[in-house]
Amino acid sequence: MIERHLMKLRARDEIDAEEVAAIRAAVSEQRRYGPDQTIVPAHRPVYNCTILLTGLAARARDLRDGGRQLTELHVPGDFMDLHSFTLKRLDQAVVAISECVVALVPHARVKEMTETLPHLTRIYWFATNLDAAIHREWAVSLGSRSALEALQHLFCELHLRLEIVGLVDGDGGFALPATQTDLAQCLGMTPVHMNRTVQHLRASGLADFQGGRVRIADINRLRAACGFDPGYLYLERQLR
Amino acid sequence: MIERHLMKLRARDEIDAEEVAAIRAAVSEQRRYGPDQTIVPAHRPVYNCTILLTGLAARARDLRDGGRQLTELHVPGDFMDLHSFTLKRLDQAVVAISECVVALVPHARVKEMTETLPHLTRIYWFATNLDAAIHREWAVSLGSRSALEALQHLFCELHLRLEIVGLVDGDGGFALPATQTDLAQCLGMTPVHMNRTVQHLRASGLADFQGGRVRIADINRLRAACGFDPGYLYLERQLR
DNA sequence: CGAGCAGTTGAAAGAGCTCAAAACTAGTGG
DNA sequence: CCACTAGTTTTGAGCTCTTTCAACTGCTCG
Repeated sequence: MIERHLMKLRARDEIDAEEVAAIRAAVSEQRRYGPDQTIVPAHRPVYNCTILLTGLAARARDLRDGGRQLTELHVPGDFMDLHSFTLKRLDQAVVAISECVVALVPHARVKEMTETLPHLTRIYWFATNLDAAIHREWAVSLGSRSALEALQHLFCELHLRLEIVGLVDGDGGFALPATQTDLAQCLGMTPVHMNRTVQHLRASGLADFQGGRVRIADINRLRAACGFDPGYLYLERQLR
Repeated sequence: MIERHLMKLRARDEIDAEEVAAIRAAVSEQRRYGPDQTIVPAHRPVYNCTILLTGLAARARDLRDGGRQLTELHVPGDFMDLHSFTLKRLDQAVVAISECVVALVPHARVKEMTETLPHLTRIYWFATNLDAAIHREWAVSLGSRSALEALQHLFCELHLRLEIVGLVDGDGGFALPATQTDLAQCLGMTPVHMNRTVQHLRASGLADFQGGRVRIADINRLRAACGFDPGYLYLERQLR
C-alpha cells in the first residue's frame, strides 16, 4: 500500500526494518477523493498527514480574482502535507487533480517518531526540505524561464519523480491526469497560452502532452532544451 | 549575539532554558562577508549551518544566460541554510546582498540535538517548513501577481519578518540594503522594469524604496493593495 | 441530443523586455 | 576641494511575449 512511499524514501537513504515497521504502523486509514476535491483545506487545524497512494494532487492557493496558483504537484508516494506536522495548519490547500487515493498518518504517530526514531525523523525532515527545493526550482521557472522552457522543465521533473516510484513506462512516457488549465495554474500562465505552448512543444518533436499522458521523444534533448539539472531532486542515497 | 535568532523562534514557540543553552553552545565561530560574496556555495558538501546575525542575504540560483533568480531574502536571525543539515549539499547558493555577519553551527551539533532534544528538533524542522511557506508565497507573486503587487507584497513580508526581530523603526520603515537590481532578481523581472515599478509605488504614496530604506506610509493600505495575508508567516505561538 | 468541459483558434491590447544612453551618487585619489 | 570612476538609478522607444475576449470544435455523459 505504501510501497511507492518506501521507494521514494529508499531512493535517498537507507531505512531499516524497525523504521519500515514504524511507518506501516503509523498509517491509520485510507480515503478516496474525486478531481477538484479538497484533500486538506488551508487555514484550519490539521491532525493528520496524508500520503498520496494513487492519482495526482497539488498544493493550491486561491487568488483574489478567482484563479489559483498551484505550487507543487504531488505524485504517488509523496507525503503531501508532512509539513502540517510542524506548521499545525496549512497556508495552502492540498487538492486532488485526478481521482486520488490517500493514506492518513495521525500527527500523534509522527510525534512519537520524533521522540523515539531520530534517524527516521531526519529522513522525514529531509522530505519536507526536498519539497522546499522543488518550490525553489519552480520559482526559477516562474520568474526566469519562458513558457516553453518552464513546461519542458516541469515534464523533466515529473519524469524523474515518477521514475523512482516506478510510474514511467518503458518508452519513457507517463500518465499525467491533468488538464492544460491545471498545468497553466502551475506555471502562472493562462490556459490559452498553455495551449499554445503545448502545441509549440508538440511541434518541436521533443515531447507531447495529450489525453492525460506525457510522451517524451528524447529525455536528454528535452533536458538540454530547458537546462534541466536534476540536482535539486537529491537522487542520491546518503545517510541523513 | 544570537538574540535575534531567539526572538524569531520565540515568536512561534516557547523555548526553555535547556534549549537556549543548547543553541548557544552549538555556535562555533563567526564570519564576515562583503556584498556579492558567496556565503555557502551550491552543489558542494556542507558541514555547517549558518545563522545571519546582521545584514541582508539571499538564496540565489545562477541562470544559463548569466542572470540569477533569488528565491528567498534572509534577515538577521534567520538560519539561512538549516536545510543543508538534511540535504547535505545545497541546490542554491546563499549569497550576501549587503555586508553580512554570520555565526556557524556545525552539523554535528544539530545532529546531537536531533538525538537528545526532540522538541527543539521540531522547532527547527518547523523553521525550514516556514522557509518553504515563504517559497510558496513567492511562487504566487512570481506566477500570479503584477509587478507592482509583487513588490508591495515583498515589502509587507519583510516588514513583518523584520518587526519580530526588532528591526523596524518607530515610523514603520526599515533598512533594506539592496539594489533595485537585487529586488528585480527576487521578483523575476528586469532592473529597468523594477525601476519603473518602484517609481509607480512611490507615486502611489503607499510606500517608497530609496537609499537602501523602505518607508511605508500606511501598512494596512499597503497590505490591502496587494492582498497580503500574513498567515503564511505563522506568527502564532504554538507548541510544536 | 443537449449540456458541459477540454481543447483550439483569431485578433487586439497590455505588461514587461531589450537596447541604448543619460543622470545621479558615492567613494577615490590627486 | 575637485576631478574621476564605477555603480546605481532613470529615461526613451520599439519590440515580444503573454493576456484578454470571444467564438468554435470535439468529446463525453446523462
